Amino acid sequence: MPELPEVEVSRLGIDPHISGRTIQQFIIRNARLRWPVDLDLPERLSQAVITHTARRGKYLILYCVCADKTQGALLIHLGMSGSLRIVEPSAAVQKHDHLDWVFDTHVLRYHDPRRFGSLHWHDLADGDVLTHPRLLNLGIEPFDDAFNGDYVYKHIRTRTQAIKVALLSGDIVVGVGNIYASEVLFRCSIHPETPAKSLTRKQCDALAANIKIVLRAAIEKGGSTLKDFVNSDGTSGYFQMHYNVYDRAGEPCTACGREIQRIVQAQRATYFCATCQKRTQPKSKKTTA
DNA sequence: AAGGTAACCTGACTGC
DNA sequence: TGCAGTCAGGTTACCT
Repeated sequence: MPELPEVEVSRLGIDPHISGRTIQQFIIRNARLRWPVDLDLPERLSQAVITHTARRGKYLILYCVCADKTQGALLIHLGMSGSLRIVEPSAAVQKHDHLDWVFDTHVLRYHDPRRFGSLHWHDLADGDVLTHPRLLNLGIEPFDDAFNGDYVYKHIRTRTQAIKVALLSGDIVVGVGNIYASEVLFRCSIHPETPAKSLTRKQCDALAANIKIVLRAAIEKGGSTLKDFVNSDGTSGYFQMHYNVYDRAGEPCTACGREIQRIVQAQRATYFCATCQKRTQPKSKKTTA
C-alpha cells in the first residue's frame, strides 16, 4: 500500500484536522505493531498540541508540544497495510484499529491489519528528529534539488546490485517503493536486472527525472481523493493509478504490445517489458594515465 | 562492507 | 464449503 505518494497524501489529508489542535486523549487499543508502541505515550500526549506535520521518506512526522512543554515528534510508519483517517468520535472501532488521537470534535485513527507499521516518540531535546535512528540513514528526498542525474550516478557507480533492487533499498533515494520502481524503470527503458554500476550518466539523468515525475503525478492524483481521508467508510483511503507495467504480467505493453514480464528480485515482484527495456552493455574498461 | 535472505503479520484470492 | 497454497505496495536482522 503506502509508498511515498500515499504517505504524503495521508499527511495532506490529516494535517488540516490535527495541526494546531490539542490531543484530548491518546488511546492505544493494540500496542502490537512492528515494535511495541510505547505505553507511556497516552500520558505524554494527553493535552499535547500538534504544532505541524512533516514527512521524511515514508515516515510521517507529527511535531508536538506536551502539556509539560516538552517538545517532541511522533514518527509514524504505515508499513504495508497501515492507514490513517479522520473519523467521528462515535465511529465504531474496527478490527485492527490500533491507535486513536482524540481531539475535541474528531479522532485520528490508525488502522493496520498486517502490523508492519510503527510509532516512535523522539524527544527534540535529544536533537533534530532527523537524527532518529530510523531516519538517520535514509537516502535523499526525491524532490530535493540536489537529487539529480549527478547524484544518482555518484551513488550507484560502486553498486553491483540490480538497479531495481538498488532503487528499493532506500539509501540512495527514499520513497520509491515496489510499484514505482517498476514504473520508473519502464519509463526510462532500463531493464530492471541491469547492474546499477553499469548505468550510463544519461540513464541516471532519466532516472532522477522520471522518479520526480512519477511520484509527483501520484501525489497530485491522490490529492483529488483527499476527501476519502475524512469520515470514510474505511474501505480505502488510497487511490488507483494507471500503471504501465505493475501487476500487468501477460498483458500487452502500452508501448510495443509485447507481453509484460514478471520476475522476482530480492523477494519482490518486478514487472517490465523485455522489448522496451534493454540491459545496458557493461562499460568498456577505461585506461587511466 | 555490500549483498543476499529470512523474518515479521493478516487477509484476499486461487485452485482442488 | 473448506482447506492448502500463494501473494501482497516495507523494513530490519542476520548471515556470508
